[in-house]
Amino acid sequence: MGSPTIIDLANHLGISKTTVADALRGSGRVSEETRRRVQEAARQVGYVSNRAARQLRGNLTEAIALYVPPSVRNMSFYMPFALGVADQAAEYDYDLTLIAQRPVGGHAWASVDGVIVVDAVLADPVVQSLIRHTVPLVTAGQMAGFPADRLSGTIEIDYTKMCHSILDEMAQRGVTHPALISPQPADEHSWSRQLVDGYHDWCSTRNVPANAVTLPAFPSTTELEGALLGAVSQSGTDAVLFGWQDIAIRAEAILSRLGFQVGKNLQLASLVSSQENLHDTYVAGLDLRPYEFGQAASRLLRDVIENPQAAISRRHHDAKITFPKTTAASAI
Amino acid sequence: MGSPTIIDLANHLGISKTTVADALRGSGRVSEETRRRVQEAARQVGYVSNRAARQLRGNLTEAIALYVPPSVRNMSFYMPFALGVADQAAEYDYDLTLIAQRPVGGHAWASVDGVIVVDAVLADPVVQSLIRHTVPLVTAGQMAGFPADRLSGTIEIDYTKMCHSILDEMAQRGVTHPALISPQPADEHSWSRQLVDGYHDWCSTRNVPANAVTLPAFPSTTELEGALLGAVSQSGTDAVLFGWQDIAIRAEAILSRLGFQVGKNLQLASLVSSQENLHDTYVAGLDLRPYEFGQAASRLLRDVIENPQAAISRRHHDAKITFPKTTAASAI
DNA sequence: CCATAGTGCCGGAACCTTCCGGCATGGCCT
DNA sequence: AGGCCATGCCGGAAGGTTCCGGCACTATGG
Repeated sequence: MGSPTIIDLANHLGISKTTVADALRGSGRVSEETRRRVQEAARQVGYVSNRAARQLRGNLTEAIALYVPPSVRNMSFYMPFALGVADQAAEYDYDLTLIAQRPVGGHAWASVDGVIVVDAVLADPVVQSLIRHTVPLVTAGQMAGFPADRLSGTIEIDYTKMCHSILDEMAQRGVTHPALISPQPADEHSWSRQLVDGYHDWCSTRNVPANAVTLPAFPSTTELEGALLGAVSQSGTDAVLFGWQDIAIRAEAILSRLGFQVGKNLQLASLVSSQENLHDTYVAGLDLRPYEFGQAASRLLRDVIENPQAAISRRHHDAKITFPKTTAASAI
Repeated sequence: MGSPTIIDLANHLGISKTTVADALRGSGRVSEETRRRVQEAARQVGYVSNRAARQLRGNLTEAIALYVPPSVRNMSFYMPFALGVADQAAEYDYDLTLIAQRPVGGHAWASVDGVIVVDAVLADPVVQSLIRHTVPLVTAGQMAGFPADRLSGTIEIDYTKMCHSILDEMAQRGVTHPALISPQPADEHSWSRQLVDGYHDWCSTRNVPANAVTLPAFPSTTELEGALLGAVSQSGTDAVLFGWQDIAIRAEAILSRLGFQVGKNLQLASLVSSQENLHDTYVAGLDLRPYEFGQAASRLLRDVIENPQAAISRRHHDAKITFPKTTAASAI
């Protein structure tokens, strides 16, 4: 027996199933009176329209999928991103399914209305397999070499702009010679490279000597210390911008061990996946707002699904700058 | 005209849809010869069985859902956990859908075969709403006060055992007086409390004075420094165990600033969501293996779905201990 | 008073799969 | 030869929804 159907409702009210359906979804011609009665009855018995039947009939799935590549698995950025996607999708009555490494039932992603791929590389077999399908596909974060005819939209963070914003902001606070410490770019899509470009760009417009160092993504404390010493040894260096949040926090401790007064004679700033992760340190944050990023990606995909034949749509997501111990904060 | 159906296949082969269906899913009676022909043809045209139709007919959804409460959003633990769930679910041909804060279509989670709730508290409105539904429900991580009749299974990390294991291991390496620094337990399910219990338990069996400090989850550097000084000031303290990974890494730097030789006269260890996150520090890790945890939770739910009337099943997930700079590592 | 349009409601088909019962055919046993 | 079973295949119904076309009835305009 299971949950009540539209037919149960119709029998109960002594009207036809068509009328019930029309009343509930606002289609067809139904008198206001009948509509009210039907809606009331539906609420009473807790009627919920059978999803599978709707899908079967309508030939759509009311679901989107998200692919997070395994390589970025344990970065804290992606969970809030995913939840942002899910929450926004729910707003549109879409479910979010997480794409696994191996296809479900031999061919999982045939059964969604669209796919979001975040920070993946083209070589990823899952990405390859997604490309071969025909559902609308949106990437979050840059993905070099993506075949244009299979891409429906992109949303990314404008690292150049972001870099300029935070460095300008720091300059206004007295910084003259910021250094950059960033992770070695692992693959072709890497934001790390864009960050470095943005930094050099800023340095040249400001006519300041560039001082950029790269490090392995997971440096030992000795390595980190070495890089820090290298960066601050350059004459005049009065600030360091970091590419990852956890490194920045470690650096704060190391630098104060080395005698620097972080926040006073040395300013620190870092990309962060959430302001909270900076704890209560003296590090300025460039909050990437992953949750909102996810929401925006979800909106983009939705727009693409609604309007499939439109041109590829490119959007940007804005980070948010926060300085510690002051109320100064501005969105770029 | 979308993708080919079983009927297209039947027409094409000049046989009945029933035979095609039987051939593909191994039911009914079909000659080996026919089965081969059908399978070959299916592969040729890229036939994929319509999910909605299967669901409608079979009254099941082939999907499970995961709820990650927003409060833990930006801990790096949960993404690998979720991916573990998804990958394992895929193994069983289940999709994983991420539960949003707000119900999809007014009543999302009616359309899954089971739900995993991870580290949530009973008071969470989404949890409340999930409880009201009748799908099998499994919790990962302890959830106090959960109505037993609505719970189908639990999998959690045995913090007491884990605590003993790592402390024993450290003791074998010469540690005699370990201190504990853990986050203030935020809610009733908190692993943090279990960790403290495990620690005290170990201390009393070993007859060692307990030396446990709690800190806010996101302490400032000053707070952290204060706590560290407090902990190591106790006479004989030669090791510190931490409840969160990022704190441990910060602490390493702070402690060496304070003149301690981490890894030599002071040992550090920490719970981590992944070994990788410890970078290459001198901190020993208690890797919670979130990906494998997710897989195990997925397996548990699957077992529960297959066997609904069984008694509540309780399982444990094992962490893995790793010491830096040595090859010594053992699973507990 | 007839033609026309509008309103409120309804039956039936379609979406694609699974599954139950049934129908030939052919072989075996007695 | 007659009964029985196994084999290979098939038709039809069901599952819950949406949507097209249609029917009866009322109101309006000429």
